[in-house]
Amino acid sequence: MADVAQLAGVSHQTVSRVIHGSPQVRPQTRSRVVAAMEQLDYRPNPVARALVTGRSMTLGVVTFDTTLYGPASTLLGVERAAHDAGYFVSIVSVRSLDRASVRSAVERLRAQAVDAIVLIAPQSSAAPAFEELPAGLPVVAAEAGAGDAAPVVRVDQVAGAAEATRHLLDLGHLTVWHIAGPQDWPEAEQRVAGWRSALEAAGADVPPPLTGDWSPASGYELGRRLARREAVTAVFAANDQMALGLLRALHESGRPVPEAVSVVGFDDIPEAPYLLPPLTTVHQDFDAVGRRSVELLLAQIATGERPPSATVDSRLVVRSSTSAAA
Amino acid sequence: MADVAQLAGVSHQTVSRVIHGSPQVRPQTRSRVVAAMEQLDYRPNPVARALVTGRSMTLGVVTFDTTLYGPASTLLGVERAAHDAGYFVSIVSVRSLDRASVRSAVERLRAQAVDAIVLIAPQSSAAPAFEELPAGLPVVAAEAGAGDAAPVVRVDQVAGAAEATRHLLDLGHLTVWHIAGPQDWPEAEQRVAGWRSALEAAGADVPPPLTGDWSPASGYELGRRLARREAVTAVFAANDQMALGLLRALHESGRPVPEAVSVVGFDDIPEAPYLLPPLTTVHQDFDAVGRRSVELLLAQIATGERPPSATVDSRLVVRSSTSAAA
DNA sequence: AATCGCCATGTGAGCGCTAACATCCGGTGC
DNA sequence: GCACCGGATGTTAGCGCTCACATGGCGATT
Repeated sequence: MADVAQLAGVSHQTVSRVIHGSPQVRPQTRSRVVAAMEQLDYRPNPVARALVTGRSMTLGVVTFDTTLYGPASTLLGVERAAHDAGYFVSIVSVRSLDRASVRSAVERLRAQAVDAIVLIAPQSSAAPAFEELPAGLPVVAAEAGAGDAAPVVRVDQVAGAAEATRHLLDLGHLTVWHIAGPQDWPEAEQRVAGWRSALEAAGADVPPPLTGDWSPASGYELGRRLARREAVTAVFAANDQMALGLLRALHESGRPVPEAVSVVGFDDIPEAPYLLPPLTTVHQDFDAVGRRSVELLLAQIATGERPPSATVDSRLVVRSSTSAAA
Repeated sequence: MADVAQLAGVSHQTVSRVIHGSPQVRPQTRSRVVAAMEQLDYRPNPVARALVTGRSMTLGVVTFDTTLYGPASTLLGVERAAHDAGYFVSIVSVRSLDRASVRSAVERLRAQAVDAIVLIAPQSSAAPAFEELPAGLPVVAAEAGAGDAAPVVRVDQVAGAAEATRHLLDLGHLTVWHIAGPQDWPEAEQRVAGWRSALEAAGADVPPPLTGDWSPASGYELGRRLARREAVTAVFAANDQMALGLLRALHESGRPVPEAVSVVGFDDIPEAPYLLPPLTTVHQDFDAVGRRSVELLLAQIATGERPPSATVDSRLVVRSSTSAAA
């Protein structure tokens, strides 16, 4: 920077002003400085800047398993939004969402002097960690059931599940069975709640939900049980992976989908349109969750006030795994 | 730091020595300093350290689409390995792998003062960008066909494809058809090469490969074409997603898998064991690719020498989509 | 013509840390 | 008893930048 200043015949402060686009610089001076910067291939040192400003222009992301479609997409949304806002993104992945892991991940990020943190923590086991977040550091929980400790951005699971259930009811099915996700996942609970409320609103029976673990294997296992019951004509699976296993179980049991049994999933993974049959499912806009999270964080950085939680809409995508009841 | 020094009755330099575990500190002094650090909840400022050392302890990752299983898993592997080595991970995602995008992503990371970069760039269009990487900054290309501009870490696609093809040949199929990935993906080309060499080594006919775009839709499309040909009894799809579409096309065409046609995929996505039928496929250890990439980078940082490229083994996983020829 | 005020620029300090060198101390050798 | 040594500690000088304030020049105001 000193070299640039010298070459342009100005002080280092003027160079700094040019970098920041300050209006207090004569165009002529500015162009001289710009020329000097180019000639020397000068680029400002962000580390030095961060040292003095105390802001690193970096957002931290704590993520669980970036291999899962949801977290991976959310991460991507966060990165894009951060990028557009001129922020860098630093990630720390944790192997499990227990309190200690989340806490140490946050500590790591804090040590790295990030300006704000997005927690992608879709498990209630992470909730205790939210209670002990460092004060003063803006945090948003994405896809999480965070209690009230931090603002949350999430897809409206209840509405999505209710819409899926209503869709099946509208097709003439007397009731809808549910393969739920693990109980320590708020998303799973909210989907159960949406399913139950739609059933109750329609005056339909509420069969006991079966609980899986999100995996195709569990969907398959529970699907075999459901396939044995003749009365089952409509099933709402809490995610597409379990729906995948369910589809297989129904197929093997000689109960064609959608002729004998209608199936709705949740997530709309990229494979969903190509399953056998193409899966009717609830689309979640994870990218929007990521973007929205960043918006909240930037607002908090700007105003210092804790932003309210936000909800992103879900949308039922009807394909071929559902049809009218016999 | 000054506060800690004062509280412990030493100089800031001694505090620094304690932080670095220098042996030049008396145990008694050390414990006094440690106590002071705890009492004040002191944590070193990494930004200040980076400013003076010139090293940020951060690895940059340029990634294409973190939603895809391969890149997402590789990213995870990188993060874990970096974490274990005490490095932070900063990511920049690019919307497309053209030269300009990759270049600007690298610039961004460089501006952020990362110590090294992993490029997850599985497309040949990224290759030109490799030629103009800043000198002196350690770079490793993961899953890439980078020419010779940077060390590459990748799964041995050729061997994997050959193994898949041999598996089908060994089952008695006269030849094996291939649904290839897009031509500008080195991985796709290498899989074609492996498939071709296995066929030639066995003296089998080499049918013209069909080219898809990795998507289930393209696998479905090409699958419908293959289903019409009675002679087709074995197909090797260049990835599991296309295999998924292929499975659907064969099913709809009344050609049962594996009875009429055997299918092998590539990648071993988490859904593979739960497709109908469970998919025989080539497993890629993306996590290992990520870890290996970090190892090479750390070696380069330590020694200053450019490390050699590395290859990670693939492994055929036989499930139920393949069986002996009729 | 003297005063004011504003725009353009410069100066100095310091962010929190590390590297290099300086200093102090008790113990050793002769 | 004195020079000498090496381990433990302190001192000083930046790293590259921004912030707060100081300065100087010139047109507008009276």
